[in-house]
Amino acid sequence: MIEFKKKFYFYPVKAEWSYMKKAKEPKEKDITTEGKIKEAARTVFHKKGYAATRTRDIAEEAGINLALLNYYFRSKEKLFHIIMTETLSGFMQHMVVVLNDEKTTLEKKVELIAASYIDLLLRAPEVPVFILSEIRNNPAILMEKIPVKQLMFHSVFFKQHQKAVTDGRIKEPSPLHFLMNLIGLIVFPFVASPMLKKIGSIKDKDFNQLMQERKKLIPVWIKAIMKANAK
Amino acid sequence: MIEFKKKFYFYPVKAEWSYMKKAKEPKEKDITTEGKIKEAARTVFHKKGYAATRTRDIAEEAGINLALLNYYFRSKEKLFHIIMTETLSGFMQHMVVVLNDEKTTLEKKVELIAASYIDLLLRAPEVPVFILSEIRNNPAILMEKIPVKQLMFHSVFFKQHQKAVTDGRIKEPSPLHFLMNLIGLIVFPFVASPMLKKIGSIKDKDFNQLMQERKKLIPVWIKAIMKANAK
DNA sequence: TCTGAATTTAATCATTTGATTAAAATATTT
DNA sequence: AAATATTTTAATCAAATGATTAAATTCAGA
Repeated sequence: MIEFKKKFYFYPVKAEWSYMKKAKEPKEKDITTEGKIKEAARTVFHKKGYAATRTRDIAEEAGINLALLNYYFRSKEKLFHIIMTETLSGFMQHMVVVLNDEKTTLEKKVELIAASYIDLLLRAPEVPVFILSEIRNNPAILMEKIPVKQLMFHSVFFKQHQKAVTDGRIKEPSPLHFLMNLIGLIVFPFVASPMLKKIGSIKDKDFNQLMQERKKLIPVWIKAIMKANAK
Repeated sequence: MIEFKKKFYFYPVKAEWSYMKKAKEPKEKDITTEGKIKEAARTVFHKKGYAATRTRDIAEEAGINLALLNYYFRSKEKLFHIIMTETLSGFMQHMVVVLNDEKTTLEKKVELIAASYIDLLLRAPEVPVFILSEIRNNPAILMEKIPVKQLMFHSVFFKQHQKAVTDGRIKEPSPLHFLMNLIGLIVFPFVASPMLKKIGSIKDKDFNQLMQERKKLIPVWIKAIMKANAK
């Protein structure tokens, strides 16, 4: 902390530094320099990942001088941390809200999650690979920020699932299989889309069409899976 | 090409340079220096990806001098290319063979693929994220090496799927949905495993257990999906 | 064992890259 | 308008990193 002061005493004092700020919602059409840098960082980090990203890439994408990036965000790492936190929480938020809704049934939750996530992913298709590959390099990122564990096991979803199992409406008792299947069916096409587009020679428009179909199909498939009996 | 000669005229002439060699199967317990470097490169690249990997990391992992790496493989990029090619073809091979078997039914193919891929992934769980994140940075890698497209659309699997659709045994006509579902159900838990292990506080042993269960469950679920009707 | 080829090493280079500095330009306040 | 604070720039630094060189060592065959 002393080092902090020593290192930056020559900088002007500002009420609220970017790297101290709480993450805030990105959709404010921020045209301040700081906002431009953050948007550029989001774009480049999401596309290339932390290690392959050069701070110069971000500066160029933002149309600013490289020094400005360090002026506003102190370091590549701090800037990345902000982007990662926002990306992760943005991605989890939907899920957690839906999973904890008291009013909706399990079946309805599946419909809501499928539709809202597919829409979300169509807008930001690079996000899943970004998250998964960055977590590989630093699994601690997760723990650090999000208390997903209790949100999951104390969720309304979890209780509804247990109930459905005891009622016999779901044959496979593990909620983890259920979640893996649901999220997998939703997310996997997006992480595999570069392969799909090559292998299946799918154009972007066709891919979108397929994903639109899956909004309806996944809930149907999940219901079929629920009833399926392995024995 | 002239530059090539000029740059390396001082190197001893060798019959077959590593970077010229065809990819060969990795399981030969290669204890030559060249083999050690390749094994180390595979380990480090798979774990950290191209951009985050330092050639010094590979050298250290292999227990050799950094210069040796360049002596045997010319450059980081060439070494990476070898690893990527081997990894990709190793990953596709299983699939292509099974999909083109004349003797097995569609249902049997699903069982075979689920079981063999889950076993494969339990041995090399980092491979899917490695492939997917590297393809993101360079989608051309795929095209370059593997003629998957025709292998897919002229496969026995593809014809069997079409037949099953016209026979009414499969409700959703798109073979792409079928493949996305199958591969997604198999692969997704592995790419998401760091999250699962945090969120679900799953130990490695529990994860293995879950994956063993999925060998049996996925074929059952896929059959249920086949019968499920959206209308 | 001798000789040339193959392998390995230590030292070093050149470039890239994240970060910093000090000064210039711009905006804000008095 | 003058003074002060904030933002932006160009120049530069230091460390990291991929690559190269030349010399030393080991190995294979005559």
